[in-house]
Amino acid sequence: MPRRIPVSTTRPTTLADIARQAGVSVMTASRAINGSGYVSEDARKSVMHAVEKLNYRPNLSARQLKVRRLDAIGILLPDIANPFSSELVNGMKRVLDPEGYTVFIATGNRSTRQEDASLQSFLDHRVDGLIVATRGTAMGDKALRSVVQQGVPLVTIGRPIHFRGVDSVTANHYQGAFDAVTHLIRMGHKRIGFIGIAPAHGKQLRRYQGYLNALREAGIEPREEYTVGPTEGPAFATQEDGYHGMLQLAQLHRPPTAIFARNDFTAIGAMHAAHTLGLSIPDDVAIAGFDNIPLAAFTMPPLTTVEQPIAQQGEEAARFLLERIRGRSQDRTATMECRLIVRQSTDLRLRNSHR
Amino acid sequence: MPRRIPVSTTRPTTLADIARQAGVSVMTASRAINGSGYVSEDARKSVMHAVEKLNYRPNLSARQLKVRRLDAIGILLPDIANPFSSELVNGMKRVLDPEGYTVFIATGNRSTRQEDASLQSFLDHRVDGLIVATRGTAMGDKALRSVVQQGVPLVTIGRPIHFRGVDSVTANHYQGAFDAVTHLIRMGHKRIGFIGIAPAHGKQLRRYQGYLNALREAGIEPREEYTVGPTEGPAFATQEDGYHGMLQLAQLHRPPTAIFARNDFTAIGAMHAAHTLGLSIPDDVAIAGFDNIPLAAFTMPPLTTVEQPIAQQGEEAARFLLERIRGRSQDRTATMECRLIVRQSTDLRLRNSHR
DNA sequence: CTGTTAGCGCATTCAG
DNA sequence: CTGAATGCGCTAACAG
Repeated sequence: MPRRIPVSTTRPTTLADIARQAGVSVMTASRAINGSGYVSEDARKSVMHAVEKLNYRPNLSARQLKVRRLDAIGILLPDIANPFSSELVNGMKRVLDPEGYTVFIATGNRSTRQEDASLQSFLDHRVDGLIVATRGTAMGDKALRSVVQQGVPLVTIGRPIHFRGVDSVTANHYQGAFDAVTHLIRMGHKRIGFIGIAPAHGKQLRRYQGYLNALREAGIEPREEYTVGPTEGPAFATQEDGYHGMLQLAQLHRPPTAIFARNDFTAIGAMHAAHTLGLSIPDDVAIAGFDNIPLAAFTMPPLTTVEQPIAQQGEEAARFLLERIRGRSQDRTATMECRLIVRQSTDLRLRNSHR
Repeated sequence: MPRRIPVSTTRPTTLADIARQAGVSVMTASRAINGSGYVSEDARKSVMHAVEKLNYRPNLSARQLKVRRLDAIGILLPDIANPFSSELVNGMKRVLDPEGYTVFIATGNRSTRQEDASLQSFLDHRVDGLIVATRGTAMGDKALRSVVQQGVPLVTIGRPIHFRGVDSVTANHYQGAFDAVTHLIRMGHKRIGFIGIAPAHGKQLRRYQGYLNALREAGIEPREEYTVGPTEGPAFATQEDGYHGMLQLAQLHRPPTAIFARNDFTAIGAMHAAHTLGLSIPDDVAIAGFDNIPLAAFTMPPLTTVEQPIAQQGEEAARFLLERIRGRSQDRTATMECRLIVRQSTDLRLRNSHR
């Protein structure tokens, strides 16, 4: 770690400054400011006046050293480029803010190394609790286990956890995918492709399992050549993946008549490829996505997709975390249901709709 | 602020624990761990061993109390739902990480109140510096001014600043918009609409000024009815705004033959409306956006747009901040050039391209 | 109601 | 090379 130079020459005002200015003891000033213990109206007033005048703000590091509480929660996100992260944070803040907790966000940028670094940083700052929404990896799990062992309250989102001491909330991705694919089958499709992951890596992907089982329950045996996608780890699938996946599937002898894409970005890439190939949607190929990103209602045609209750997951995770912080020790898990939203990319009969 | 209950029962290991375990004084342990001062190889080894064994991590709050430095930077973002925020953070981390700084992110959620709260929280935690990328508002400016007065190094991004003591970096939105509209004019358009802001609120919007001046320089007098958009403050314009804006413009007696949208989301909404109205793009109406979000290359047809160097802005801001932290006191400003990317939404002759 | 004492965990003195 | 004393800013605990 490189050398550093002192930050600032002007020291912020301290409680002692306030006490001096207000003509009371440091302790009285503290009490007045925190509203703890009894303080005479006179003393309170002059303290508050000094606070205003000197623009005083408590040094939270000092306070934390004493009370062993930072009143801050760390949130570890896979990245911040998508509406998912945003909604999640909104949900959390909705319950954390009123309780006086500050929320700090860090991202792992889909790199395990960065993820660990961010996590460690939160721990070093002694946050009061952690909400982790990054995708599961072996290395990540090890780090999380150590978090729990250190007694730091932890809640995960959208990530199956294999040890105790953790709460977790997730959406039922399996069911959502199952519903979407069942919808495609009901629309008459029998050859249904999946874009978003290489077949060999699909074991862990619940969306993919939902796809497979929907087919099987309908008596359709999944065909391996109908599954295309990135091979490198369980990464996020992008528009590019969708685009190239669609091109690849279209080259098959008997190409799929419907596509279930791992997420909306992938679906949009696939739609684009379909247009490029002169295929009309949904007549030549129906396409469904997952996540219901805001843009999904604005593609041409509007995209059938699965909506997961994102903000609610954030809220529930935050509630779980608060309970943990307050002493609950049993593990809790919440699974939220997803909702299929049918639009014209799979069903032409529908009216043009943005909902 | 509500009552809280102690966070954890198991105290993290402290330097004293390490010293005891290693059989040295606290000071020697500190020196060994921080690599400061002379420590015998023996002592160093046994300290390091104790660190491993007890899983020691320095308490940063305690350290910060002493050295008055947190080695952390606060980043205030308007929201985290878009690729812009993400790239910005990537750029910053690229320069801040190697210097040993941790980056914490907070969002204002496009609400001045939340923005102030997040800012205050960073200050209360005594971060070493602040990068603010939220949109400018009067109230926000007041808060920032006070930040500067407190001697906290501050850099803003994409936000004109009207007082001294601050560095700022921004893209040349004016020029980018000017180029885009000039391109539309060169493509033969004379009736060009702007979607994304109400005319009365456009004074502060450089993208809008670029639009106006490009028209004027080409000898085209801007027509007020060709500008449509949200009236409530200088908010972010969405797909919905684009959709409704396009519908509105299409109802005019002589509707525009080309649209310059405030950003890509707005442009995509406008494209959707055009499709709905049975207008073909770019034959009936050409559409250009701004930002070059990843999806812009995947719309139908691919969207002409303006790219701003986002990561570079993040990097430059971080560099400025480091210099400030290290003592530079002159103000610096950087303006980055934007780049027009012409795709089929304005020029059919182009090949289908994702670049 | 108010002040004094003590100590949170660490690093900067200053003596060995 | 090492250690003891000191204090960063704040608050819990105990006297007044």
